[in-house]
Amino acid sequence: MKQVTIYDIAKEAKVSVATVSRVLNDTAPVKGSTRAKIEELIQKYNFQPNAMARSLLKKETGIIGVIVPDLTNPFFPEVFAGAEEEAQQSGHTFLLSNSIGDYAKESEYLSIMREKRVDGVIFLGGRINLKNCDEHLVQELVQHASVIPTVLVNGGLRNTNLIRVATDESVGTALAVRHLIELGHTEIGFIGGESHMTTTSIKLRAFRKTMKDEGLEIRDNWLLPDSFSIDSGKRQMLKLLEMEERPTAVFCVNDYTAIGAIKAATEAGLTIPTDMSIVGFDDIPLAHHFIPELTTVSQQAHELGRMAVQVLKAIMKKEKVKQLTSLAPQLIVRQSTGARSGQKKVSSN
Amino acid sequence: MKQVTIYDIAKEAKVSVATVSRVLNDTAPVKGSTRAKIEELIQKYNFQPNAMARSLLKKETGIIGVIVPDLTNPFFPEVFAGAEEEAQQSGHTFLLSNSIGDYAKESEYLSIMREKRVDGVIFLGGRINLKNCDEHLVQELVQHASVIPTVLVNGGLRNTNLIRVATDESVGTALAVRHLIELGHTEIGFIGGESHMTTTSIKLRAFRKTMKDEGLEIRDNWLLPDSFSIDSGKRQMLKLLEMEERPTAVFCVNDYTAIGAIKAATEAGLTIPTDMSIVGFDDIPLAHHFIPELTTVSQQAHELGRMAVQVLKAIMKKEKVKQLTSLAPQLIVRQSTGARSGQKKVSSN
DNA sequence: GGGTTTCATGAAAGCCTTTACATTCAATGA
DNA sequence: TCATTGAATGTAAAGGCTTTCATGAAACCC
Repeated sequence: MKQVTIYDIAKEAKVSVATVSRVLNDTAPVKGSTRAKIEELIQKYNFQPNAMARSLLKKETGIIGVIVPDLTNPFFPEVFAGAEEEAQQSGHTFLLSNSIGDYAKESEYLSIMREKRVDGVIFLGGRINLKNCDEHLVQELVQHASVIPTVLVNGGLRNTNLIRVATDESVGTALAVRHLIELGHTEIGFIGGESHMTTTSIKLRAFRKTMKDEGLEIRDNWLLPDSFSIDSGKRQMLKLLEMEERPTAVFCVNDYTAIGAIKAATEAGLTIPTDMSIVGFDDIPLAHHFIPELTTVSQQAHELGRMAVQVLKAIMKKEKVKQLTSLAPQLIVRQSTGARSGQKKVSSN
Repeated sequence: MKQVTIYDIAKEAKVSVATVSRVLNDTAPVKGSTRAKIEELIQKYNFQPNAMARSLLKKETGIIGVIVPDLTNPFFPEVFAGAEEEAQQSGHTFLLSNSIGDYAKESEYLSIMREKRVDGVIFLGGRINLKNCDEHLVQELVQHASVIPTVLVNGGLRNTNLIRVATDESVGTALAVRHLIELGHTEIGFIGGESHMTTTSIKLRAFRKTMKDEGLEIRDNWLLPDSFSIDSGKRQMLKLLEMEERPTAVFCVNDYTAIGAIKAATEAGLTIPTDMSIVGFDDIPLAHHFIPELTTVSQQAHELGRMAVQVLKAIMKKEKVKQLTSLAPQLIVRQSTGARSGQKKVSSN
């Protein structure tokens, strides 16, 4: 069934396409009777102007491209929801791609998005390496950003000045580690995160710094990066449990690994937090419902998404934007952390 | 910075745009030296042909529109991932929208997708009512489907013959309920699901039928639809716990409500499954990691997504497709269900 | 009542590709 | 040697819209 065009409408209404366009966009006065006639026909044929043709002319598509590492991790849908909320007001829609941390795919998607002339791109999730980074992708991204407004969310790139919106993960990590220390823990481990990812290296660095600042020893064999999945949390906790000496508390790079760690520890017969304290990061919706409820660092995922779109829109309007918009994380104390056993809880006031 | 066009390339290479187009699409032989020259220029300017212009001509965009009720429920990202996998092969990308079960939004998104001339639409998640349905949306959807290839995933619509891909939720529900019965339970409740949604009504009907077939009594005040969130599971479990008589087992419409139910029961001092058995639906990744691990019905979310795209592609190619592609669900027995207390477990062989 | 606005509309160019058709030129075959 | 073929390339239309410019008609002012 052939799509009806503005010409068909114009013809049947015995007016020119210009007039139809005018009622469509309400861009100039049209006589009441003419307008009525045209509107009736639009209704009749259920006519929808071809966005392709319009975009071709206006050089804007109303589409924002989003590249996400793993939609399966609840943190990202949350960010996406925030982004969507903000985008709605301006009528933007999202072209979404899951890169699963695969550089080739990220590259490919970036390319598709340029072809499709999206109005802007949001690159989510710290999948951009700080070091060891794939030079090719980086260059591509930088070059790309010079053509299409781009914002990085929770990802950074040394030596580039790409616009970013990010949680201050350093502060968040410090918050979590200090919380453990205040509970009396001195032997603390670190679990999860691919070590060449921005987010991991930021957290690891902050972890080290906080420990050092507090005068605590860092045991290298308790530093166990892996990936961001639940299973990786399990895996590394298992490793920890096999050691002769093990920490009394663990910082996990995200809630998924924290859940995995708790699961493994529980299965091994430990009670959380009595036998071991575990803190996560992100505050995914489930953190609050897991048993035990997760102590974690909230990233305000929703807000992060909103901000990303807000900043992106600003760039599109050629407004001046800060290179980095930083969101403050917040420690959420729940049930998975407790005083170091054999030691009474340090009061916090 | 003005985007470079095929004209710019042609001009600098001293050939016509047709020739450039030919090397771009490899659609006709081009002399080696000419090709080299053109390719060099494409490289130099990092030229990407404008997909908009191409689509306008070819009448296909390579975009599939996806409408999801709630991306925040882990089931949907899983489906999406499957869809993406299948779409990748044919180079399709996704325009994703979260409707949050809001009819106005669904309608709006549908409209946007038509404007954007997506090649097809996947409508996810049983948000289409069987009864009490918003006539307007239904008509719109049906009409829409006559213009753009459309597939409904886990949603049905009485009196329409829209193409569907769905888990057999009736069978799944029966599987779960029979499992409870085999464990010795005779007093079984039903929690969650908005009652005007397809998925809820299918499950509720199957629940009733199975109970009846097995000669068990259905207590209306143990039938507690609500929504699909964790909180709704909590809420309804709380209600159940306040009753004088309460069931010994509960079927939940999805894993999220099951998790909520378990949480509430646990907080109230019950032990799952000793004091109460709870079964979910979906088998989200977390089901396997929750404590206790969730007994649930697997929907093969990933496969569902793949199938949806497969069927959609078939429709696009004008191939004949079945009106309903049904996927078999599978009962996954884990830790949240057990023999009715005070009664020994019924052996299953 | 003639000049100036304002309103309502039309004609046509332009956005960037692809592609059907036309053209040129060299090689092939009888 | 001349017609035929095939390769390499060019020309121009089409795809569906927006928008500038132009025009005619009606309304306004003094």
